Order: sequence, then C-alpha cells, then structure tokens
Amino acid sequence: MTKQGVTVEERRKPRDAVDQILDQWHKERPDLDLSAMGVFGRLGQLSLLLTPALEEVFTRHGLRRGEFDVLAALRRSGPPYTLIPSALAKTLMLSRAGMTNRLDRLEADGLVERRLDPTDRRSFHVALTARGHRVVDAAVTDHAANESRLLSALTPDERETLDHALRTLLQAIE
Amino acid sequence: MTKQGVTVEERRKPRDAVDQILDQWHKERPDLDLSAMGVFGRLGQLSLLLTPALEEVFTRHGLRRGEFDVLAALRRSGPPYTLIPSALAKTLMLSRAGMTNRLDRLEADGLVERRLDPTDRRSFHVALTARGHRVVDAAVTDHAANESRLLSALTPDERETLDHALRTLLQAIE
DNA sequence: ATCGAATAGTACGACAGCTAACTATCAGCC
DNA sequence: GGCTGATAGTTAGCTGTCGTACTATTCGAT
Repeated sequence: MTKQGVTVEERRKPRDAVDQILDQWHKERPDLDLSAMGVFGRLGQLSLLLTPALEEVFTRHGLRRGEFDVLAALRRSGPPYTLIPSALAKTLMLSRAGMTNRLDRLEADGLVERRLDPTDRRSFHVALTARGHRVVDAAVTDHAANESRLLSALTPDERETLDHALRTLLQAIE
Repeated sequence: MTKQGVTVEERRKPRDAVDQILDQWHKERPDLDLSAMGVFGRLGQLSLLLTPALEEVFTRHGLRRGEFDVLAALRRSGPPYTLIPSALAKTLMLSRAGMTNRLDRLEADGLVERRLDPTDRRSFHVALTARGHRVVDAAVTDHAANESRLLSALTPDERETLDHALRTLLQAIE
C-alpha cells in the first residue's frame, strides 16, 4: 500500500511523516495553499521530539526542564546570580503565578532562596544557593554537550544555514 | 548599558534575545561549546511564540489546538474519515489516556462519534460527524492561510532553505 | 484448543501550567 | 501629604496531560 504510486521524482529525498501529511491534505483538499504547512509541521514535530531528548539530561541532575530554565537564567545573569520573580517570568515567558510555583519547588529543594529586597518591599531577590550554583553548572555542561550531539549530524554549513533561517523567521514573527 | 561594547561586526545582523543569552553564557562560562545552543534556543522561542499565533485561529472555530489536531487527522485520512484511538494517539504523539480525554470532549461537542468496530471488540472507530466535517474544513482553511501569513515575511528562497534545513535536522534526530 | 503475552481503551491520582481575584507596596500628580 | 493607578507576588480553582493500574479482547505458539 505504501509503495504504490511513488514516482521517481518523489524518491529523490526521503519522504518523512510531514510529507505524508501534506500528501493527504493535497488529495483531500486540493484547494488549500499548503506552501507553509511543511515548515510549521516540521517545527512542531521537532519540538515534540526534542522535548524528551533534552529532558533526559535534566533528569540526570534531578531537575525538570522548567526548573533548569530558572537556574540557568540566574546563573548566566552573572554575579550576584540574583533576579526578581517578575524578571524571571518575563524572560522565560511564564505567568507570574507559574513562577511562584517553580520558585516554591526550587526553594524546597534548596537550589534557590528568596532574599528581601531593601529597595522594594513588594518584591525580593531570587538567589542561587551554593548548591544551586553547583547543580546548574554541572547540568548546563551536559546540556550543551547534548545539544551539540543532537546537531552533530549536520555539517557546519547546514547548521549555519539553519540558524540563519530560524533567526529570520523569529524576526518576522515577533 | 545595552549599547556599550557593541562592535561594528555585531551590528551587521540585528541581535535578538537568543544572541543575548549566548553572550551571557559566553561571559560566565567561556569553557562551554555554545555552537548548538543558538539553534535550539531559537527553535524553543519559535515554538513559544507560534503557539498563541496559531491557537487564535482555532479559537475562532470553537476549538483548542489539540482538538483541531484530532479532527484534522480524521479529515485528511480521507473517506470514511475514521481512525481508531490508538492510531490517533500514535500519529499525534499523545498518550492513549490523553486521547480518551480529547475524544470525550469532541464527542460531547458532537464533532466525532464512537462506532463499534465489528472486527475488534476491544476497539472502535472514531468518525467525524457531519458537523465535525464542516468545522474542520472551515478551520483548516483559515489555519493554512494563517500559516502562509506568518511565513509571508520570508522570500520563497528563504522558505525553501528553512524547510530543507528542518527536514535535515528532523531526519538526524529521529 | 488452550494458555500466556500483547494490545485496546479507560479510570484515577498527580502535576504543572493558566486566569482571575486579592493584598501589599510603590510612583506620580495635584 | 494623600489619592489614583500601576506593579509584585500569592492564592484558589480549572484544565489538559501523564503514568499506572485495571478489564476486555485478540494473537500466537505449541
């Protein structure tokens, strides 16, 4: 069934799951303009496949992805490794309520602590603890290596091209 | 503060949020290989920004994205617009428990119905109702147009390049 | 023909996110 | 100095997903 109707032209590049979806749509709704659907389909599929591939590394360090993101934002902000919850929520594109939750978990694990902000009594500083610092340093090392591994099948040229294309799209959408 | 230290070379292409994150990491952890982080950072950011941009169209048709995905899978499968829950869960990369839930909602809304499978009494056929067919046809028309609009800032050449790069990465990861 | 393993769907409890409502505090303006 | 509106964080309730455990059915090897 699957080999039927595969023309010579279609055999050139391996057809993936997204191609099959586009074929189905073309057959059922030939009126639709499908020119963009392939890109978004592949983006979605990538995001779905990448999630567990990245999560696995965080799990090895006792973290969930969301928790790593918070620790990483603090770590890369530089000394004194401190940000306020609103700033964290904004950069991580998370609701403030969600940030409250994440911070509760991280604080219970002893990875961050809430310190009074002397200049604004509505807020406070979220600071990496010594242990949080160690954990995120170890995790980000593995994470960067894992990302490199996942991209290792692409040539440097292909990587550069992909990065440039993603940058263009990101700029177009914002 | 932000304008300090921006060299001529850096001004060539506009620096985005991901560039700033990479700068921070480079400063704090010069030992890390950041060559892959830009690609994954932009993929993640795209996925985050795209979600509400696509969801908005589904909302106009009374659907959530997950519900649309189910209806779309049924619609593009062609006559008789019928699949079993396991097959749906697999193609949508969703747990079977999650699929049970989605089907419950869709059935309550009268968009699909569960029909007995005469050949396997463990299972059944999920079928589009007439209303489900109408709704998904209208939704996918708008959805395809929305996707085209979101990509309209890219030239045909840029689209082709992006699609090819995504295809390569997807193939590398699977 | 039968028995064990695999498969299909569901119920249940946990979980992490969201929105909306709420309290406390700050900033600006008169 | 004292309102008014904006901002910071939390709480409460809802939602959609997951993993696990369970029942029913089918498949396959002998």
